[in-house]
Formats: sequence, C-alpha cells, structure tokens
Amino acid sequence: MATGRTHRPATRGRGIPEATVARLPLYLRALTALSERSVPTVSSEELAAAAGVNSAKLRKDFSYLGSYGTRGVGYDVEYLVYQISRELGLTQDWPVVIVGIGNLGAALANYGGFASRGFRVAALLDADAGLAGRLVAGLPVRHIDELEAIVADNQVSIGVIATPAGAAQEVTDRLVAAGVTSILNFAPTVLSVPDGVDVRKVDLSIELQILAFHEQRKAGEERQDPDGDVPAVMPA
Amino acid sequence: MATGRTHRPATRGRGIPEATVARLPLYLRALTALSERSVPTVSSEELAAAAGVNSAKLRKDFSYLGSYGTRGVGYDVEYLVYQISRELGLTQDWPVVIVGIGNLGAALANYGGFASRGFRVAALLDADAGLAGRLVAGLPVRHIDELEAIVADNQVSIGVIATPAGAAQEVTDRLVAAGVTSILNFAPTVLSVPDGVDVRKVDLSIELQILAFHEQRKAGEERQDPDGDVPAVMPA
DNA sequence: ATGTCTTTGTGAACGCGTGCACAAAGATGG
DNA sequence: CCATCTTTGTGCACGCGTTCACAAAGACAT
Repeated sequence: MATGRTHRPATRGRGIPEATVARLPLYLRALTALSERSVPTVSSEELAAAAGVNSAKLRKDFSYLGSYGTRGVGYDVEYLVYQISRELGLTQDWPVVIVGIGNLGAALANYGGFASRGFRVAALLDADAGLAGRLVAGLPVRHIDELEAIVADNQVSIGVIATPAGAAQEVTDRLVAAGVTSILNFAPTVLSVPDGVDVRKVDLSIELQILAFHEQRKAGEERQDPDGDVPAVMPA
Repeated sequence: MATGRTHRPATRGRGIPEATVARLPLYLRALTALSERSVPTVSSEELAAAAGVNSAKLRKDFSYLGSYGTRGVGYDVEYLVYQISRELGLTQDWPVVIVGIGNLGAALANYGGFASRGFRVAALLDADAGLAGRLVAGLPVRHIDELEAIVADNQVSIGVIATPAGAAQEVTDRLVAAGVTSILNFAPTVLSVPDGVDVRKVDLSIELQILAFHEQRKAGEERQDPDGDVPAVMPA
C-alpha cells in the first residue's frame, strides 16, 4: 500500500489542503532535526510535539500525501523527509531575486535558511546606483535596470520584495512582466497582480498590531468592568 | 445607535473573531492613506478594494466593532481610523524590546512602521558583548544580561526575537520570566510558552517553501501527466 | 412630506479545517 | 501460528469563516 495507487479518498496529487501545505515545512524542519540525530523512526505523537501541533492533525496531513507510516511503529524519518521535500518542490533548484537591498534586504540575503533548501539567490537588486557593485552576503548588488535580463537569463520564478512601500507595486509589475510568478512581499502594501501569480506577504507591523490587540485584552480582563470598552476615552 | 449599547448580537467587546482581528490592521492602513488625502467618507466597496478584500467580508468585520457606517453614504474615515486604532489598542504606548541585533534585528530596529503606531523600541539586546554600546537606529545595543531589568523598568510586555534558532527558547524563557506576555518570533523554531503568553511567528523559510509548492504545481500543470508525481525519482 | 436611490448590516447557507474516537494494520513475543 | 499491544489512517461531527443576497436605513431631490 505504501506506493499503492488504489482507491485514494478523492484527494492526493492536486488536492492537498492549503492549511496542510502551510504545515509541511514545519514537519520538514522537525524531521530534519531528527535526521541529523540519526533517529530512524518517529511516531505521530512525538513528531507532532516537536512541530507544535496536534497528532491527529499531523496524521491527517500526512494522509493527504499517501500512506507513508507503519502502524505500530511510526514513520521512517529519512523517507518522510524525502517525500515532503519532493511534495514541496525542494528537490529542485529555485532561483530567487531579492529587490531592495536596505537593512531588510541585506538580512534576507544573509539568511541561512535560503540556500539550505533549494533556494538560490540569483541576484540582489536595488534602485540606488550607489550601491551597485557593493558585496552583500558575497553577492554584488546590481542595478534594478538589470532586472529583466537577470530574470530571463536565470529563469527566475520567485521574487522577494524588500523595497519601501512606494516602490513595491512598480517592482512587482516589472517582475511579473519579466516572468516571475511567485512573489514574497515584505513591503507594507497590497499588491495587485494578474491571475496565476501568487503573492505571500510578511508584515511586521500587522503582526505587532495583532499582538497589541491581545495584549490589551489581557490587560483589560484583569481588572476592568466586563463590558467596558477597554481603558480609553469615548468617541465624540 | 452609533454609540448605542442595546441588543447587540451576542458579540462585540470580547467576541471579535481572530480572522477579523488579523484584517483590522489592513483596513487601518488603507484608511490612514485615505485620511492623509483628506477623503471624508468611503464606501465598503472602495475600502475593500483598497485593502484587497471582499466588501461583504469588510462589512461583516466592521459589524463586530459596532454600527459605524451610514447607509447610503459609507463610513466616516476619521471616525473609523479612531475606532479601529482603539480596538487594536494602538491608542496606548507599547514598549518593545528586540533581542538579537544581527542583520534582521537591525532591520527591525530601523523599520519605520514600529514607532508610527504606538510601538516604542525600549531597548535593543544582544548576547555579543562586543556589540554593546554600538548605536543601531539611534539606540545603543545593550547586553542581554540587562534584559530582566529593562523589561521590569519599562513595563515591557512585547518582545521580538531575532536571534539564531538555538538561542530563541532560552531568550523566550527569560522574557516570559521577566514579565513579557507577547512574543513575535523570527527565529525558525517552535517556542514553548506557558498559558497566557501569545506567540506569533514570522518565518521566511516557510513562506518560500509554500511559494515553491505552488510554483511546482504551476509548472507541473503545463505539461505533465495529470497524476504524475512531479518530475522526480521514485523512493527506494 | 414623499419617493427614489444608494449603501449598510446581517440572516442563512455553504465549505473548509479541526479534533475525537475507533477500527484496521502490522509488529512483536510466546 | 496466535495473541497482544502499539500506532496509523480516517469517518464523523462540530465550529469557524466566507459569501450571497436582501431587507432596513437613511440621504437627497422634488
């Protein structure tokens, strides 16, 4: 049944839920750690604890990939690492361009997690001509005008935007026109892209505001009338 | 009815859905932009477009806050900015410490979105004694041993972790012990914290892997047998 | 005042994700 | 070879979030 292709609950192949996809990297990280410690097998309970999720959820997630476990034993670590890597597309090479080499862009370029998993920084781009040629993380910063050529030459399909908000949409348009179909956006703006292009955004400011909301709630719960609109003045 | 406190569908006050909370900062940003252009009112349709969401969703989100719109007209921009800010807790000051002043930590310290919304960087901390005293974003880096004193003196309740993965859990433990109850984690690790402490994680590596998954799917769809396990070798 | 026209606020239906709880699978020991 | 024990894989129910579609509310003109 391990490699079997029978029956299958109408899922698999194309039907992996988005929520599951978002957790696969988490499992992969935990499994990689186990692999480095030469642990041969792991139960759903143990792995779930390491990944910080519920074991039933983990088993259901894996069931979308196929039946890769052995009842009574657990999952083979190496095998699972391979399967998840393959499913995520990490067995191939993904050239990436980073646009906007300010503090954040430089931090991203230096980030180790990049190269470790099939992602290769093809180029660092910035609009500031003064930066051109400067080495960041061992790579020379190149001028934004080279974007189109670099994307085409390296068959770049993933772009990372670390520019100021004002430049993000224009950079996006150029990336998309050049052939990029996935964008990771660190700029605090809503990007509009044509169908077929994926955008994921990482927004520090939003995360902090969500924390502030819960923090305020906690503070209000301690000693405040149950319906009070939090310690704050009323509107005009 | 604007300030009315009658009836109310069993929600409001404590019952704002998490998904809605996560979108409020998005609305706030769009509203702030409108406010700067001195736009007096905005319809749910317009605002939804600016925030990149569906208008029905936006109206339902706002309905959790109260009835702040005027039928036939729309929402008063200034009033809504105030209401959302208050709901998110941005009308008060939130001291924040950033731990780990490497590339990423420095980028975060320099990030403008911090100060702009009630967040104040109380201190920058790092374990490297060599960094101590060095100015980053106008603030001196201080040694990690000062953590407890700084958190206590400034009543810091939010901590940002930008350390290597190996140090993240220990830093977390110290932050929590010192009184921090909300943590924004940039280190690629699962943090364990006691009940009552909120953790949000931002993980570049995970975001990229999710993009790679979809990218692979797109590439496979173009010209590949519909059930083929992607261009890859089979397991042993 | 009355009617028209715009836009909100929300009831209801639907779909996705989560977690329980258990039957089936297989390892392991006698 | 059989019994027992562990752990997977999943059917099912529940709850949250999204979306549709429309009645109610109010602005505005006549």
